[in-house]
Amino acid sequence: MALSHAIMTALLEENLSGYDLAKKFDMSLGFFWQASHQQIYQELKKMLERGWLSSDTVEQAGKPNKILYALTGEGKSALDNWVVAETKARSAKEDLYVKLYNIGHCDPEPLIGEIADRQLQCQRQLALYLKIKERHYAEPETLPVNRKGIYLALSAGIRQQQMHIDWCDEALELLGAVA
Amino acid sequence: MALSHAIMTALLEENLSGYDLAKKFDMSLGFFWQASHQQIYQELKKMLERGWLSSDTVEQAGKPNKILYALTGEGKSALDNWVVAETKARSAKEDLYVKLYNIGHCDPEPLIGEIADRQLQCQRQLALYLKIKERHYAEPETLPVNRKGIYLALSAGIRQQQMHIDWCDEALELLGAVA
DNA sequence: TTAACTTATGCAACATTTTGCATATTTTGT
DNA sequence: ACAAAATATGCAAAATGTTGCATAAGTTAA
Repeated sequence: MALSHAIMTALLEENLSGYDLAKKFDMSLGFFWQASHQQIYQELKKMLERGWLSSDTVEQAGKPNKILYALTGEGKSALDNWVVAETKARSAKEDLYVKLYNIGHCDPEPLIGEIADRQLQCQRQLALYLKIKERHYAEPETLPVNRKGIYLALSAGIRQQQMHIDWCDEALELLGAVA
Repeated sequence: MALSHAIMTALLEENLSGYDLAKKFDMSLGFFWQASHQQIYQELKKMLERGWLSSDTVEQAGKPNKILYALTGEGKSALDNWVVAETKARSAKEDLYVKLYNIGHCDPEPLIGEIADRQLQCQRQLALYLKIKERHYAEPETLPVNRKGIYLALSAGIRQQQMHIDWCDEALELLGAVA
């Protein structure tokens, strides 16, 4: 299990529709776990069958109806079990590093370009994270426990981006892209 | 495509059997792309059909026969195309960060324990990487291009581990696991 | 009024990955 | 002589994830 647990985590504090979840997975939670709306709708259906969620169709004025999902007691138990269980560290699966092994065997220019692009993306993402930190998590020690958890995830994101930006610097310099 | 390209990358410098590849994916290349032997054997078969690899059965004294695979011209072209093409950045899919969102809603102790364990694992992995760096990549600027690529992958691994260790420090302190 | 966009849900086909098992030979330790 | 471990390859089923398509209602702006 995996996506199901991320969905239940999102439902801890509020009930959401598939559409809401898809949006949430495009930010915040989605910084660390991406999922398409197709995947989410499919998973929601399975979770209903398993009894982990309950659903409630809500008619909306001025918008199509939506189906709100809520975590059941059974779902909460399954979630707790997962949180407590050991997670085997996932393989990184970073294409870029595998590509680097090829650099003596093909034209290095496109690869250098890709590293430069990647650095820009990271810088943008980092700026976003830093803004969120500044606004909502400026003083982590004073936060309630649940917000501390979210702050730590954010902090990991910040460190991750910063590290990658630094690595790109090293790579571009070593590969001669910087004079 | 993905695993197939990692396999072809491994075959750039030497011909290998499925078993050899499985071992290689447990170290070096496998630091950035993990694959089980089942997956590798299946993929090798597909790649043979596609014409990306050629195979040669080798009888061995004192060991079961093995099938050595070699990259074909067609395979090399496919690999070159992949290296040059843009890779969309993969989602991180880090369970640990998703779990953190749950920390206000369940017993935090097991999670703190998992972070501490993770830190130890990272420290071990870091020590290994540093040893490899010291032995084979002490002076990156003087390396030939293809070794520079491998060095950069290693450097990314080192930075990754170091970053994660630092983050674990922050997390353990904020969650009160350190007095 | 018509096109483009947002909200909202879903199917089907395909690709990828994981898990568990099955087989066989040879080497090494007891 | 026997058990365990390493070498070597593979199938089948299930879980997961991606891609492309389909549908529908309501909103906004030219």
